[in-house]
Amino acid sequence: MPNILIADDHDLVRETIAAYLSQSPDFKVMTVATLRDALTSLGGELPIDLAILDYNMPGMDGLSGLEAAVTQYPISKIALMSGVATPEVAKEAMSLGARGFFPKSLSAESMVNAIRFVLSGEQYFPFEFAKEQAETTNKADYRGLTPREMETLLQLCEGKSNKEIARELGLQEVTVKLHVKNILTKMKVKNRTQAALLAREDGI
Amino acid sequence: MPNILIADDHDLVRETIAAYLSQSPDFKVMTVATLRDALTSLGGELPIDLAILDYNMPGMDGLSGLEAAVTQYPISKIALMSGVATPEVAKEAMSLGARGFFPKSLSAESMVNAIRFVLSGEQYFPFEFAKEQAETTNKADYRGLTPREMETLLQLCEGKSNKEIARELGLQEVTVKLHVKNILTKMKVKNRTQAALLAREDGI
DNA sequence: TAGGGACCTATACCTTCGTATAGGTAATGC
DNA sequence: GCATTACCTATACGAAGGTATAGGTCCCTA
Repeated sequence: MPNILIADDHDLVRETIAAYLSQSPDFKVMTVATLRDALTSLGGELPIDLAILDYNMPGMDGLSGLEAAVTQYPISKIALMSGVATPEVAKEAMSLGARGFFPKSLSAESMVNAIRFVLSGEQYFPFEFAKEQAETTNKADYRGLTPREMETLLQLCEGKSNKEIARELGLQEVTVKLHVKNILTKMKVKNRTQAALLAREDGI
Repeated sequence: MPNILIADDHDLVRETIAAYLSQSPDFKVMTVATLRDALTSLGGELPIDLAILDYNMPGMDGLSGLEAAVTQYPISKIALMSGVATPEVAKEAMSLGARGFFPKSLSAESMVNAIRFVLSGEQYFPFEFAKEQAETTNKADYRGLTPREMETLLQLCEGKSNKEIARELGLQEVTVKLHVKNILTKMKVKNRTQAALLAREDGI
C-alpha cells in the first residue's frame, strides 16, 4: 500500500486533501505543514512513495525546497502542488525532477487519478500548463496601454525601427517616439528591446 | 469493459500495440488502418470509449482527421498517437479536443498507464512535449557565432545596453559594438531587438 | 614560420533612440 | 463650459546604437 505525504501549511487544504485521499483504501496518507517536516518524514524509516509539496510553504524558498527534496531523496517520487504557480514555475519544477505538478484547481477525483498515475511511474503534467497561454493576455488593456500604443507595441515586437513603424501606422516619427516612450514607462522597462521581449513573453 | 480502438496504417505498430493492450484483461481492443474505418467504427453500434488515431494515416490530412473525429463523436474520447509530430502539433491536437497525445517513444507500460489515465477522464500530455525545446539549439555553434559573440548574444537577450554588456563581460564598449555587429550580420537581422527576439524564439 | 581565426582596442562618423517641452485637435463626461 | 484623455505634431538635444577602418595580441595549424 503506497505511502503518500501531503505537505501544506494551510490546515484546511491539507486536511481536505488527506481526507479525500483516505477514502481510497489503497493509499496511506500522512501530512505535514512545513518543508522541514516533509524532509524529516522522507528521511524516516517509513518509505514514502510519493510526497506532494506545496509551493507556498515555510521553507520552500521558491523551488529550492523542491530541489532539495528531489536530490536528497531520489527514491521517493516528489510532486509539486500549487494554486498560484505559473506555467513557467511548473515546467521548471518538472525539469528539476518533480514527478508531477498538481494545480489546486484540480478536482478531487482528478487529483486522485493523477496521483495513481504518478504512483504507476509516470509523470503528470496538466495540459493547461503546457500550452503557452495563447489568448490569456487580454489585448484590450494590456498594462494600461492605449489602443495606439498597443499598435505600436505590436510593431515593436517585430523589431521595427521608429521610422518603419511611422510608415506602417501613417504617423510622423516623433509621434512614434512618444508612443514608444509611454510604452516603456507603462511597462517599466528601459528600452525597446526589453519591451519587445516582455511583450512576447506575455503572449503579445 | 472499455472498448479501445487503435487506428494506424502500419500493420506492425497496430498489431504490436493491440497485442500488448490485450494482455490487460480489462480492455477490449479493436484495430483499423485508416481514418475512414476509424470513423465508421466510432459510428457503429458498439460504443468506443477511446480511439487512438495515428497522425500519419490515410485520410488524416494533418489534424483535420482528428478534428473530424472529435467533433463528430464527442462522446468517445479521441487521442492522437505519433512518432514524428512536433510539440506544436501535439498541443494543437489537444486544443482541438484530443484527450491525449501518445508519442510512439512511449514504453508499452507507459502507454497502458496513460490509456488508463485517459479512460478515467483525464487528459494525458507528456511533459517532454510541454517544455519548449530548451536545449535543442546546440548552443555551441548557433549560427556560426564565436564563443564571445554567443556570450554577447545572451546579454542581448536580457535587453541590456552595450555599456552594460561591456561592464558584465569586462570589455570596452567598442568591442561589444563589434560583437553585436557581427551577431547581426550572422543572424541576418537588422538590429539588436530582432536579434534578441530571434534568439529567444530559437531557445537562446 | 607564415597564415588565419578569434579576440580586443581605438578613432571617427552617422543614424537611431529616448527624453523634454510645448502646443494643437477631437471626443468624453461631470 | 471645463477638465480629462487620447491623439498627433514640432523642435531640440544628449545618449545609445551601428558602421567603417585600422592595428594590436594570442593561438592553432598548414
